[in-house]
Amino acid sequence: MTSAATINDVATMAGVSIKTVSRVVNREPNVSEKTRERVAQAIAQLRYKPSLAARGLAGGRSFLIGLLYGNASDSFLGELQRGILRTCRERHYGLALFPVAQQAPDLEADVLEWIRSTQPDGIILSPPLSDNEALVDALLKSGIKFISVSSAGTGRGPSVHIDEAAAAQQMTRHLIEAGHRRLGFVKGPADHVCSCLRFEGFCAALSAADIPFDDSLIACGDFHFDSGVEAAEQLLSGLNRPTAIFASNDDMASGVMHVAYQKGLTIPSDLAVAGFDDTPVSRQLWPGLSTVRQPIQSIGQTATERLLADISGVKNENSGNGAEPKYRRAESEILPFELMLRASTKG
Amino acid sequence: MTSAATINDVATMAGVSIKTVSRVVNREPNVSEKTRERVAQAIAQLRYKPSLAARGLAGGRSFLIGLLYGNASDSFLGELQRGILRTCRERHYGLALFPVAQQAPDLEADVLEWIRSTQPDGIILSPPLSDNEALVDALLKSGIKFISVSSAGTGRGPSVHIDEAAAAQQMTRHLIEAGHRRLGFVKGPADHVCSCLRFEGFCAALSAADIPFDDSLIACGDFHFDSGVEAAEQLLSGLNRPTAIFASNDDMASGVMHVAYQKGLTIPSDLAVAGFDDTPVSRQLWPGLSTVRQPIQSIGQTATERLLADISGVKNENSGNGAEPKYRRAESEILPFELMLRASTKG
DNA sequence: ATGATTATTGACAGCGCTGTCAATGCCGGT
DNA sequence: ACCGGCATTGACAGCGCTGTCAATAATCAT
Repeated sequence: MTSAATINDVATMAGVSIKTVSRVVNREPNVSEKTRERVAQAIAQLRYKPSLAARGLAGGRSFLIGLLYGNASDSFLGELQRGILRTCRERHYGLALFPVAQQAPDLEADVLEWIRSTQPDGIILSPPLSDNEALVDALLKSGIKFISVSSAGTGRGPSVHIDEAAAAQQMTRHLIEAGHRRLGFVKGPADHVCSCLRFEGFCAALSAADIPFDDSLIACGDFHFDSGVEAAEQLLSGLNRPTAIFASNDDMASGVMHVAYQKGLTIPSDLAVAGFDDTPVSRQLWPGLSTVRQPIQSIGQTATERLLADISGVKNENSGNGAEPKYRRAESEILPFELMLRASTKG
Repeated sequence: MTSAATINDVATMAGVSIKTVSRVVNREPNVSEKTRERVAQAIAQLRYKPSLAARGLAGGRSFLIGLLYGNASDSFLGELQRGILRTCRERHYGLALFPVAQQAPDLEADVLEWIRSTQPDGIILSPPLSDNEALVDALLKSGIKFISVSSAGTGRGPSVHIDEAAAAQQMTRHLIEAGHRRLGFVKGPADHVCSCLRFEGFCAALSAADIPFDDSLIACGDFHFDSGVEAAEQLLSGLNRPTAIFASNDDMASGVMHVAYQKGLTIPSDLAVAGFDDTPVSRQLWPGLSTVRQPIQSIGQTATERLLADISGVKNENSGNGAEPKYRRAESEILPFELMLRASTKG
């Protein structure tokens, strides 16, 4: 049996040189279809996996991509990692995690230091880090390739995300169509771009339905359960309480539901509740929470693919003229969302 | 300014061979104090950081530890990763993730291949992989260091976990003390050792309280929400329904609560519900779910520390006699759990 | 058919480091 | 002074892979 299949074994088996195997592994051009096929077969048969260390040493790359994240929720991170890892695995890349303390004063320095020591070939930025201008600036200046997920960020640098505003607007319209006129909204933290977009979508739906905006129906939260509780206590304490509350994420929505129960309200007949993110908890709550589903796994996958393309693009790029390297386009890719309508809004 | 200071630069600067620099970097013996000092200074001055890739290639070590996991829940993995990363970071180790398809027929081969290509210096096994005898055997035979978390596994190989049986027993006792006599139980998947232990704890508490065991009050699940729903439908459909249900994890407990609501039962007055794991959802449910909290982060941290100790232990170990290498002790460390009593059992 | 291109392939030299082993310097004992 | 023995050091050969570049095969224009 022996555990080690090296590039040599593959080359021997396929009857080619190791360099050709290397070409196949790296998807390089100029390999005939026939040869590629033969090599691919040998690779599969020997279950050959290239050694990251050797590739890194020889190629000057680390074959590592870094994932930077703050205090995002576990389910978000889990899904995201799944998506990223799927692409990483098929492209033989490794993933290096870097959880940062968002509130660290020298966040950029921390990140830069980590980049220097880990040497990832590219970086994926998860929210809210993608919204941190100083960080994005530092990254841009350092020249490292990066991409933001699930947030358009400040517009500089590429990203993969959904149309948050449209999603929020659509969910709000759903509420309005169910007959609600007094709609409460729980905002997310102000420094998240997506918080703002979700709020904008909410407002847009309101004005589209000619419902006047009522400031007393807006509360602020920080995306955590407890803040949802506080927000709901505020929104539901007045006499003229809303008949529906749209919280800008599921955790806060579950907080709203908690308070509703405490106050003896029945969901959805006394109060409809909607969330955002389709975290697992939204199914587990009673009644099931209507929410917006982002394809987080696909987002991670797509972002990784684009990042890797960007990385390998560099190689073929500098072969051309000696002109100034053109500034990388800050293209962003928008993936579709989906409304998950459950019992919490079915009134 | 140039970015890269290699071992050569350091060697030149210190006026020694690169091998000596290597010795200093690796804290190897047999370097005179004077030389060591000189080299250390050069290293500091040049801000030299050894290349992980090169060290890995040449030395067979990677300064990476691997985390193997199956379809564990995101919150579990998130917590675990946090704990592991904390230790990793301070010891300058990296973390490589390897999500495996549990049902893959050639799981061991997959894992071995991954080990070969990634070359982690040690591996952390999260449940239920730690319970997979074939896998543990393969790992044992391959000689790689590993440690299981949150599961005693099959008893071979070290592990860090809580006393699952005692925890389940204590939670059951809590239910009994609240006056319940007809206690339902939702088992986890049979191939998880911890499922069995939790069930054993439940049974032990029953017999300690002289409550006869009633097979019709036991249902089987697979740790997922839907299976909790099914189990509850089964348990709550009979005439003589239980007054309390203890599900062996939180997700299934939330399924039980769902069914209870559907049937118009009030929790906890009509039915008390308890879970296991203290996942975030247990707080968010209404009413709050009583559950058992494992210190997952600490488990991850402790496991990593022990794994690293084990790894560095090897180097100094084989310097001794030429006798047979003694079989590594399968020491396991038991961390304390905590009962989180919330409203779902407060009758 | 012939030379000119272009596509395909392989030989070879490292990447930065560590393991091995031989070389050197230094100690005490006689 | 001479020798064994140990502490210290360096020369050298890779680790498994990629980049470079030259060699060969295939294709095209004339």
